[in-house]
Amino acid sequence: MTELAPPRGTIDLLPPRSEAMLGLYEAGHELAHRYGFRYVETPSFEHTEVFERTSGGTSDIVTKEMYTFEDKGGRSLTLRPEPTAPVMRAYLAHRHDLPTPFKAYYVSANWRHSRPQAGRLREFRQLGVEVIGTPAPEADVEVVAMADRYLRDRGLRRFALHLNSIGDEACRPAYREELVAYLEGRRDELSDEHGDRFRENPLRVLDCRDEACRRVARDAPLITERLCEACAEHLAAVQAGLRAAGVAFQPDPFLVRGLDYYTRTAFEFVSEAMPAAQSTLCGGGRYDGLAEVLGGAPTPGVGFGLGLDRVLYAMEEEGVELPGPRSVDAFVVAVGDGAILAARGLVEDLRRAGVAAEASAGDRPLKAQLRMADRTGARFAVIVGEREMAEGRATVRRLSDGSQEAVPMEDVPGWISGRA
RNA sequence: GUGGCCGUAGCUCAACUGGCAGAGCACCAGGUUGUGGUCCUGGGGGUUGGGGGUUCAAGUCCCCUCGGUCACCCCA
Repeated sequence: MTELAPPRGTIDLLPPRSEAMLGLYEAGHELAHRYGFRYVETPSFEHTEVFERTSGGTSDIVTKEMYTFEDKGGRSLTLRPEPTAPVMRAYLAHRHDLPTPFKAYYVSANWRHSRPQAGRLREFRQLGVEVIGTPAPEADVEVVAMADRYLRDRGLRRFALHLNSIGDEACRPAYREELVAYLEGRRDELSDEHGDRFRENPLRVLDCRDEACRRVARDAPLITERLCEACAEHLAAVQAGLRAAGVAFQPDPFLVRGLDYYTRTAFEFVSEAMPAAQSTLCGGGRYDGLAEVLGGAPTPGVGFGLGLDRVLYAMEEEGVELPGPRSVDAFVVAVGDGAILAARGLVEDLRRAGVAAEASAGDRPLKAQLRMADRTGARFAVIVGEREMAEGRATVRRLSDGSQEAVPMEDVPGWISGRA
């Protein structure tokens, strides 16, 4: 049993859950198209430096969560722990062939070696978008609006959008100093493990759930009151745009982001239906500093990552109807060995005519075959036996009510496609 | 990576203070000769996550390990 189980933190997605996930993928493709995003794929692994440089050397991702390995040429490679840096890398490598701004989206897996729990996997699937090449607040609005639309269209209601700005190089350093000074003054109120953290990243104290941290954070200077002119205007424009777009949000001056390359806009969609530790359905923001860290020309960008495993989990928690399996229209049943080939010909005719059809192997009793037909959810069972072959007409049975009629073999595909 | 709780059939669970591993659902087959979803009858399924220990005897107690889960860290 253990040896057949998938590796820790990974899951086998099987029907019907796999089909629900497929529905999430398809909805993502459809919506991204509706918002004018273009599909991209980047490699599942990158040179390790791509993530080391962009995520920040002290970040959790780099220090303990990366799946890093050496290839046979001695290169250090890492399984993509987050998608934004690779997409930016790819953009910088090919920007002369791409439109500006470049609106990219992807549906792909990421890998992080953290301790797994429900909604927190080592291999997890994400729908993400990036608008690269424009600092305009409209881009931020577009990105946030699409994430909101995606979650709402899935039927989710119990979530909130938290929005903040974390400033930029013009105003964040001064704010950071002020915050550090403030925290130093109240250092003794924080426990050791939490108190030490602000040296690494003082902003982190603000969104900490620890009781003492929250008390200290409550009176801390707020970034939103220290933003430079440009950042303040940007934030105001994003908020105005969201209101115009009909997207409800909640200003949250305590929201910060973990990765170093974020600037200005930061946002999170948080589910109220899930345990706190896995409640972030979608996170994103602006990363105007990322391109330079990668060694490229200054290139602004904004995007989000939306956790599909968590969305599926949240849908289950909220009791929302999941995308279901698409059942076939017809299930062909062969009665007796003599009918197996006729049934085979018929099922292929149906498929050629565009009808989703299945046939049983014909090696089981009629009763069992009809049971199979029932379980596939097919609308019609097409019965082919010696009688039918003698008459040249198949028995088409409507599974919803058991009514049935004889249809000439060659007319069956047309008969069913006309009713499917 | 740190800590708590949990691990019995495919699923949900039962088995008094150690004493022969069970039920429901699901699955399969029958209920006469070609008709599913209801009903009745029967059947297959388990190294009680794995390994070691204590004991006459371990699903039950102890240790290790694997996995799940919750919290922390962090985030999707």
